[in-house]
Amino acid sequence: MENENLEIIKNNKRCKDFYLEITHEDKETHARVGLLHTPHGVFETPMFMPVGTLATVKTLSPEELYDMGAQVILANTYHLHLRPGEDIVAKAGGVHKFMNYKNAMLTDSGGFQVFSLAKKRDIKEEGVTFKSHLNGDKIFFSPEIVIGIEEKIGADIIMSFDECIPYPSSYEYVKNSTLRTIRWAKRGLDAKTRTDQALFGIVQGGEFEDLREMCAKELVKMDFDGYSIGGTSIGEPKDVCYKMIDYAIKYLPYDKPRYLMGVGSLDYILGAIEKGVDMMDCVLPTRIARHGTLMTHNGRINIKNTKYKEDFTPLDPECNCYTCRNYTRAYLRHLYVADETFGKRLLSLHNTAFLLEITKGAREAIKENRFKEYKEEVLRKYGDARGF
RNA sequence: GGAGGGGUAGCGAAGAGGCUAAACGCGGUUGACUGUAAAUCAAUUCCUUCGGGUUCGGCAGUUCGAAUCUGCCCCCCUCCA
Repeated sequence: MENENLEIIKNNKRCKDFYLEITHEDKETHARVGLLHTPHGVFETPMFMPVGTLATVKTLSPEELYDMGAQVILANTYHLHLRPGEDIVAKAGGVHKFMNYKNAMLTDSGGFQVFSLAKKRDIKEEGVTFKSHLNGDKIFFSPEIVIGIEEKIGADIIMSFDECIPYPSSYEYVKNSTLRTIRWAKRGLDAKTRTDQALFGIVQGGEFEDLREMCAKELVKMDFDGYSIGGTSIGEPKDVCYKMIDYAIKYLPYDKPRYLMGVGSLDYILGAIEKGVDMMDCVLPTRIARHGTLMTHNGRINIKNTKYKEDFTPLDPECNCYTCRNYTRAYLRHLYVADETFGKRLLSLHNTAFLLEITKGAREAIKENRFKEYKEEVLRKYGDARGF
C-alpha cells in the first residue's frame, strides 16, 4: 500500500501536496474509503462537504463545523468574485484566513451559476457573460479568468469552469455544451499557475452514455488532480441521475478522487458512495434546515408542524449533535416559529452533522465490508421513498 | 347635553347596489427546496356529508338583487360643554 501511495505522489504533476490514499474497498460494492491529502490537512473519504458559498456555511461557525467532523467545505467563485472580490480575499491571505477556516476548502467555478442564473447570462465559446444578480453589472467569466480568480481565493481544490447542463436538453445541445466544457477544461488547466492547489475536471454529457464516456475520457487524458461528475440532481428522475454517475465513473482513474456535485439527499449520498464516489457537496442540509425541514435517522420532519408544539423529546434521539443533545423539538419549533436566528443555527447544525454522521457510518461500514447492509438499513429506517 | 367619526372573516384593513364568500397584510396550517439570486417560494385559511349552507354590530325595510341605500336600536372613538 505504501509503495502505491508513493507512486501516486510521484505521478501527480499538478499539486504537490495533494493525493488520494485509498485504504480499503468494500468487498461487495464499489464503495471505498481513503484519505485525501490536501495542503490544509487530510480528510477522510467518502466525505460530505457542506457548502459555504459566500465563505460561510450559512449560520455555522468554523469551530462548529470542525466539531461535527466537517473536514472540507466549499466556497463559490462567482459569488466571492461579486462580493467581496477575490482581491480582498487574497489580501486577507486567502480564503482560509479570511474566514478563519483551517481545514481543506474547495471552490466551485461558477459553472453551476451558468445553470442557476440562466436568465442572466450568455454563453459563447470564449466564456460566459453574466449580468450580476446584485446590481446588473456585466461580469465576464472565461476558463482562464475563473482559474485566476480561484487562485486568488486560494482553496485547496479548485474546479474547472463548465456549464452545468439543464435537464432535459436535446442530444445536440448536450453534445455541443459538453465539447465546449472539455475545451474549457483544457484552457483552465493551461492557465493554472499555482502548484499548491488541486484542479478538478468536470464530466458533463447529460443523460447520454456516449457523451459521458467521451467527456470522461477526454478529461482523463488531460490528467487532472481529480474528477467530478456534474449536471446531476437538477430535477432529473432518480434513475437518470444514477445512470449519469454510472456512465461517467467507470472511465475515471481508480486512484484519483471522484466528486459528485450537488448531491445531498440520503439515498443519493449512499447510492453514490456505493458506486465509488469519494466526495459530494450540497446546500440541501443547510437550506432545508433554515426552512424548517430536518433529516433524522427516522425520516424527514418539519419542525414547524403543530404536532411538535409540546414535543419535549430531542429532534433525533439517535443523533449526538449539539442540537440533539441539548434541545427539544418544542423549543426548536418555538425558535423557528418566532423566527429566531438561533433556531436556524441549531437546525442547520443538526442537518449538517447528520449527513456527516451518515457518511462517517458509511466509511466504517465499508472498512468492515458491510456497506450494502448499512445503506439498506439506513434508508429503510429513513423510510422516505423520495430519498429525503 | 352638543358636534363629528366608526363597527367587515382570528387580527389589521379595502370594498360604498349585481363582476363579492368578500382585495391586501399579519397570524394559522401544509408543502417544496439537491456544485445557494433561497432566513426563500408555493398552496391553503367561514361551515360543509361538496349538493349546498350561513356571513360584513342588531333588527326592520327599499330593491329582481344589499357588506354597500333607508329607519330604529346597541356598542366604540375624537372634539366641544
